[in-house]
Amino acid sequence: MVTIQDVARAAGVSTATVSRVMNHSGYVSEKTRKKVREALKSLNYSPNPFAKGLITRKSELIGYVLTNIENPAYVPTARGIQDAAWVRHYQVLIYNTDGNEAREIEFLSHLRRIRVDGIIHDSVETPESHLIRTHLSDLLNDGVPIVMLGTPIEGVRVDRVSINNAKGFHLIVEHLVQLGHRRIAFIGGPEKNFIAEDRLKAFVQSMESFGIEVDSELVRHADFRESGGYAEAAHLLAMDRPPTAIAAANDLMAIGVLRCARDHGVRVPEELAVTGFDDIRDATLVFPSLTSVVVPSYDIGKRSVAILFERIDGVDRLPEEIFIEPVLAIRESTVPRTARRAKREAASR
Amino acid sequence: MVTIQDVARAAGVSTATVSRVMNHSGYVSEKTRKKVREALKSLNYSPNPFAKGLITRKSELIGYVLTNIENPAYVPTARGIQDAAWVRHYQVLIYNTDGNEAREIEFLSHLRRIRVDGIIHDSVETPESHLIRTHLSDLLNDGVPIVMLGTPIEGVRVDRVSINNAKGFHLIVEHLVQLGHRRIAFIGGPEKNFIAEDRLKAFVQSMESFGIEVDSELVRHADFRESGGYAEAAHLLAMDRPPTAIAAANDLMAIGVLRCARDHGVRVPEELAVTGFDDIRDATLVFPSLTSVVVPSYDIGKRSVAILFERIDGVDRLPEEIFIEPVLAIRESTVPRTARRAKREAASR
DNA sequence: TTGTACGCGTTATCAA
DNA sequence: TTGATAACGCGTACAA
Repeated sequence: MVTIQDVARAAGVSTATVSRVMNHSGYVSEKTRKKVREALKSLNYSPNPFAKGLITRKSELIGYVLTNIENPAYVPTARGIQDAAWVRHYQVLIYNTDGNEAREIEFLSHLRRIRVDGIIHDSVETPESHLIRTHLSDLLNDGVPIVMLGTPIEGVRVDRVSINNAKGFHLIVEHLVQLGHRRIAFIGGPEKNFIAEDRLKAFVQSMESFGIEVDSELVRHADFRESGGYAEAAHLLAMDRPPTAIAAANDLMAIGVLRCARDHGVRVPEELAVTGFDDIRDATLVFPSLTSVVVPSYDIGKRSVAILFERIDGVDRLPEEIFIEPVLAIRESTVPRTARRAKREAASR
Repeated sequence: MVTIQDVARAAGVSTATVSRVMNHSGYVSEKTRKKVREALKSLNYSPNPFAKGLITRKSELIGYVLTNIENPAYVPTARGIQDAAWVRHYQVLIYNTDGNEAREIEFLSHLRRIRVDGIIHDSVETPESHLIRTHLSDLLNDGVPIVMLGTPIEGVRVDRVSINNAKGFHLIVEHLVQLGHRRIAFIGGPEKNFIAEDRLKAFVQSMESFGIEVDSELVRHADFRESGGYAEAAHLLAMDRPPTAIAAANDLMAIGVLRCARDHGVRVPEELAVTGFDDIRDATLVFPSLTSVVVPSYDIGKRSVAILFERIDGVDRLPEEIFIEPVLAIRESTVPRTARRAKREAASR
């Protein structure tokens, strides 16, 4: 491998000068600069990142800790992070915890070992042990900035970007109420899960704001997965007085609800309205397409990296929390296509 | 940051001894080892990867170059790669080319700069310029092993893992023929695209093997995207003698076909059978669920890394090509649910 | 079994 | 405007 020495020799200058040309630092005469450039090119030189990192203490790497990249809700965020990072030629390391704390701890210590310049932490699980908190604190003490996306970790005060779940569910409930629904069921995530609780609270408060008391029979807990949505929908549809609408806490469960309705011969949206949350791409691919809360995940990814870079650049201010406002995408799972067309035409008149 | 010197001092030994303990190399007495272990722990030491890399010349990083991680067909592969890499505590850098050659070239030189230990190259595009080849050759000359997954690059002889498209389409055509279809349309990828051509050829040969001549009117080119599948399906369904089955070269296009059929009031599978390729998760989520060729993407990812590690470890042999045999997943888009149930029952008798 | 000292390839400081 | 050289923190050959 060609080193800076080889380039210096070829250009007939010192290594210091080559370094100056490479890093656009210090003074170099135009003539020397040209010589060096040529040597650089002809030798196809690329600086050794290890030697460089030893001095600069920057790895130009950021870590993205998430539950599982196979969950489509994460993919646009990951892509947003990658794109924003690449603007400064940073690369992103993806760590799939699968909700396993031991794994996450391994990952956090790896992140520390390899000296990432920053971390984006995005997990749906609420950790039970304090070890994760300890490791995150160690990282912070080392000066590694962290931006939180999913579940906040108790006692770790860092910048946070979060979705306004209250607003999201207000949009959902408002929409359903306008359609005449009063008996609205909710399929949430696991108990003792921060995000699940936040969305449940958001649902209940929205209902109350419309003067509807929530029937506790209609509040179900599942696992954020399609199969969980299916199972809970089956339960709800088998009730003596089944709900006329089911609001799921995420799209995957809502898709499970759709499948369950179809299997039980329940027509959507005529007999049952269904809504999701996240607006993953599948929401538009399924039939009927799913009314969902649009979370601008790609932008959230970009935004997180912007904050991370501020910290990497040494900006010093108190941790802040940014709320992202979602919007509603109305589709066939709540409003029949013909009705939507009629509505659109009425609006355009 | 604590260094090996600090640990040595704390343990009352030399840095060499600490290094020996850390790397399980050389002889260290049990007593000293214990002292060092304690110092290691109490100082919460982690070796500087830059200094280490400078010596070992290993970054413990591998690059995964693909078209776009937002395409669900890639996600399981990425996850397989990550999981297999993590077994040796390697991490994976994802590079989304978006089919843009300039971007890919930037990426390849970044990969070289940061001294990744290996590369997995997985692209649907067939590059037009020779620059990509040049960069890949540079990498190979530097001793960086490469495993190809998608489109082979002309003139770059490396290990390759590829799907047996011929087998895949044979399964599709066989299935459709058994159902009585003869007038089968094909919606492929762009012209001059390796994978698209390979799958088209696979389709044509399968058809011929069943003694069916392919009507060139029924062979369409699209872009591997849902919208492309929709548009070509619209064209096919508007023909005087429309096909009774449409085989798409990937699932996304097939899902577009399903949507188009629904919009035109064509019942699937009764009036039109539809098949995909890749078996992305959406294939089971859509309605009707999609008959598709199951490509074991996760395993392909793992397999690629296994080969990469062999090369990283210095195995010396000629480049080999591994063919992955796909299987068929029969779902509602070709066989009505009731028929499948009947069939199953008949089989179990 | 342990320690000393060199070299890995940069960047940065200081002197020229 | 340029060059010599001292770090950076580790692994390892060699000496003890």
